[in-house]
Amino acid sequence: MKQETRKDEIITTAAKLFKEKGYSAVTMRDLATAIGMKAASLYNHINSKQEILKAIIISIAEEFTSGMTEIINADSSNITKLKRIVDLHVSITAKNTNGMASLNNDWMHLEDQLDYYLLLRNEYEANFLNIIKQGISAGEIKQSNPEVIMFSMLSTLRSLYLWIPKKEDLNANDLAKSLSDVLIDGINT
Amino acid sequence: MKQETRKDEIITTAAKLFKEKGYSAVTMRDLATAIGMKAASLYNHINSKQEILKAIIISIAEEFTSGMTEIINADSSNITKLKRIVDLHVSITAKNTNGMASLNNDWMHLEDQLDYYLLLRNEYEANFLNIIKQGISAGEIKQSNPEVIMFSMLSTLRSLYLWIPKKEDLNANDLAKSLSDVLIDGINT
DNA sequence: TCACCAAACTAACAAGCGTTAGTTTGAATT
DNA sequence: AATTCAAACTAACGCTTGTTAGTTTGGTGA
Repeated sequence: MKQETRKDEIITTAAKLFKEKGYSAVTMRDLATAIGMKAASLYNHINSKQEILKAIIISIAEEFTSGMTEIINADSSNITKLKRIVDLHVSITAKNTNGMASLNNDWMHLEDQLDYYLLLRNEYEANFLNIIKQGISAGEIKQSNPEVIMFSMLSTLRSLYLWIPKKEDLNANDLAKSLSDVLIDGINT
Repeated sequence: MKQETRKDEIITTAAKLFKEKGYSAVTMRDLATAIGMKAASLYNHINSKQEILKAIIISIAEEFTSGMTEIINADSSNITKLKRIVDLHVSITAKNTNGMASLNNDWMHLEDQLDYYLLLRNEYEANFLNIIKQGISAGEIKQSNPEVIMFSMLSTLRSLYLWIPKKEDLNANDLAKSLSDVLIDGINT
């Protein structure tokens, strides 16, 4: 029953502009013009520019946290868990590419919520790393530096927001499958 | 015989600040304070804020272009070429992590040099993709989507600037080796 | 028909922006 | 001791920033 409100439109449009130029380079006048109103009118719907950034980033960060919680509690192999992490990133990013850009590039401009964001991110990375380490112990994953593995996977997954929009032909499932192949099985014949 | 001039110090310090907050969020007063002078004094050494950004980004972009030219002209297997691309990224990034952050995150704020930057980047990616495609044709590389492979490698390599500074213990050669292993051979046992 | 109110508007604010003009300083050269 | 000059300074500029105050508008329910 929830419909697209004006506030939602402001946040969605802001995310698009933040993706193109970054939070600091987008002015409230830019945002208002993109929507078709005057800057002062935005304040009938939102309290501050900062609140918009928070609305974009925190909800996505929490989505990642709850997704990760499901994965670590599942009874599956560590390789399967990694593949589910790939799915998680693909599906969240496909749903909101512009928001993912802000999460990746503008998190440092969070004010009140910065510590909370960093907490969620650190927990996420610790869980990710644990899965890799357990996979190595269990002999499912090649004996190599677990941090290099996580770094490599996470870098790719965090860049998805740049890539998904230009490859609309590829649907989310196919993309997740290709990515898992490349990230987990490597490219060597 | 070339020594660190004041101009170099401004550019180096700017790169560090740009990495932390992005080009738009760093003011000339921030930059001056970080160096220990007043904002107006910066203009004894540089002509504009924009000129600083250009000095940071364009020189690195040209380094990548010349590195890539060497690689594609070499008489080696495509897998070897990919490994040399990994080396290229690791060595350029290790030499100037802050500059790499600007190149990755602030290129869109280039004004006069934006088209030139995009030209170099497009050529670079086209060359990269060609190596992968030739590797697949030659049977050196697994039959899979070449763009997914490039995307995955390039995402990781572009994120190195975030990672190298926290892993000083790992030297550039070891890092390049680990990365090549993970990116090319995969993680599966 | 009229009162109401969300949501637009105009106008303006103080603060901060990149940059310029003109001045002072202090070390090196004559 | 006097001259020079790069490189710092102070002061200020015109403009843009996020935001607030107060007003107008146009549709909805009584």
